Amino acid sequence: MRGLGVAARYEQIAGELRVAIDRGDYPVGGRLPTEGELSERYQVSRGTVRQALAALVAEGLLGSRQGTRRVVLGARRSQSFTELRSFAQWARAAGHKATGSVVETARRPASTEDALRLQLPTGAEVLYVLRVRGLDGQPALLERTVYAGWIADAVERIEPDCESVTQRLLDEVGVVFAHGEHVIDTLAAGTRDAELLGVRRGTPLLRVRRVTTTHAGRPVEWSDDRYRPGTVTFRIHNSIGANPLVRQPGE
Amino acid sequence: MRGLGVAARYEQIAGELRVAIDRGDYPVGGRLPTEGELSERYQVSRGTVRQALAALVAEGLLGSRQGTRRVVLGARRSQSFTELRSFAQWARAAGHKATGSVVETARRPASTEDALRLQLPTGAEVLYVLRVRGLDGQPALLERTVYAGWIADAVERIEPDCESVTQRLLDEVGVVFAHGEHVIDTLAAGTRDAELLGVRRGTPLLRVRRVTTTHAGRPVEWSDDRYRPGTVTFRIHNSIGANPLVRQPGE
DNA sequence: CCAGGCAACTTGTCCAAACAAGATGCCCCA
DNA sequence: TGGGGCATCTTGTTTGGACAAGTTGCCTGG
Repeated sequence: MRGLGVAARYEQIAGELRVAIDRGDYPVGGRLPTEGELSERYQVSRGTVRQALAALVAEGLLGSRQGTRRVVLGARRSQSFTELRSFAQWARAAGHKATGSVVETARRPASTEDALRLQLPTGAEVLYVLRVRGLDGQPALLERTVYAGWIADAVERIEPDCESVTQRLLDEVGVVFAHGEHVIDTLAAGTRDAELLGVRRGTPLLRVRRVTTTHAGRPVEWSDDRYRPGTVTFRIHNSIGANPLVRQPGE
Repeated sequence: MRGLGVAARYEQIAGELRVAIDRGDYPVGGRLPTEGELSERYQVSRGTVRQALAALVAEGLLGSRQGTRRVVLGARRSQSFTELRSFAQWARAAGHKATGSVVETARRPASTEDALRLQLPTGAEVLYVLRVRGLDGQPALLERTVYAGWIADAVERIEPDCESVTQRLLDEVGVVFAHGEHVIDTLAAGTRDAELLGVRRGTPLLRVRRVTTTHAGRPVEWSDDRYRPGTVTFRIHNSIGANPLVRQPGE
């Protein structure tokens, strides 16, 4: 039905609508055409149109409500999952210049915390990497990442300035990063943190702890990222009933 | 097809599966029955089962991948951002006791920032409320909320110790809080903040700025919430498919 | 014994159709 | 003039069917 690399029809339609909204064809606050009109325009069934629209609703681009046409809520909001994982890719996409240097790297037995988060037996080998990352020339982020042992070899083989670690791991080991669980809080910079980020001790830092897993829920890495205040913020969009629903299927 | 207050069939099924997973019927790491089995068990079509499963995948409870049965990723992820809930509702659901007191309230003309966030003309009247909220007896949160003028009367009629302002506004004015946009960063406690929260000046605070809108994208209120460190963290689940969390450059 | 390929299984995509239910404006009647 | 009710429009829910595409294990041939 679909050739290689060709997105599903509903993805194409979602993409076209995204572009049209960005371009202003459907102004913010305005209303989208009805499902019927769209399905005729794109020559697909109403179900396929609904899949496309459901994706945009999940992104927060559209508001949806039974009885009236969908509302355009705003311009593009969502980034790809990859962009959230990769600081370098995110920065480039946002038009900033990212720098980065590895401060420390070590193979070591998993601590209790490592074992817990990566679902490994205590003492299993893990790869620890400490990086300082900069944004537009200023240190912005301290990144402590722990990779599970079964992927450590592949990670070490990758050159440090590789743009997309994700892509490389997919190509070489076939690992897909599919889920991320993020916990956000704040803490005061300790001596080491302060030194590496070039701030005073006690400066508030934004901390994001993240566990990334495969499709099957197998943890691949976990990371403790500490952001210098003012450099980066996080944004969350939610809505009641914004589930990326898949319609029209059947048995 | 559905009586009043009766959820859609796929919602019911999603609910039953959620409970079953919590109960351990489908152990974490294990696999769910096939769509076919579930559709037979619940006597619905495969499409309806798929809608239920899609909701659980979006919540991060399940992993999904073409070709194999769905994987149970974890038990209920409490307090994520997937639901749009007030502090009081959240606290109660999490088994904590929330307290709250209004420190200050005023009607005033909209500042530039108010006007921008609430999409009002500068100078339009808004209602400003400063609350201190506690969790299990300790001050946890400083909440500065600005309500749009068109809803200010209804808000003022609500008694200060009302548990859920959200619910009351729905009942009385029919206003639905449908979308939330949250921006998270950190800052040091100022003199006033420190005093009200009972912490030392300079303590790192987690700040969440939030704009809540109706279905149609009309802003209802915006709020600047500052959390005492250690009392609350935020958890967000992302996946290829649904990215409620994004990163953005600071100012 | 191992590798390649095939078959069975399972999820993903798409279509066509029907009815339920919320929203909205218009018209008519009091 | 004002309000209630109805017609109409639009999205929400559900069904049934068909085929594509990814996964996995078995089985066969070298």
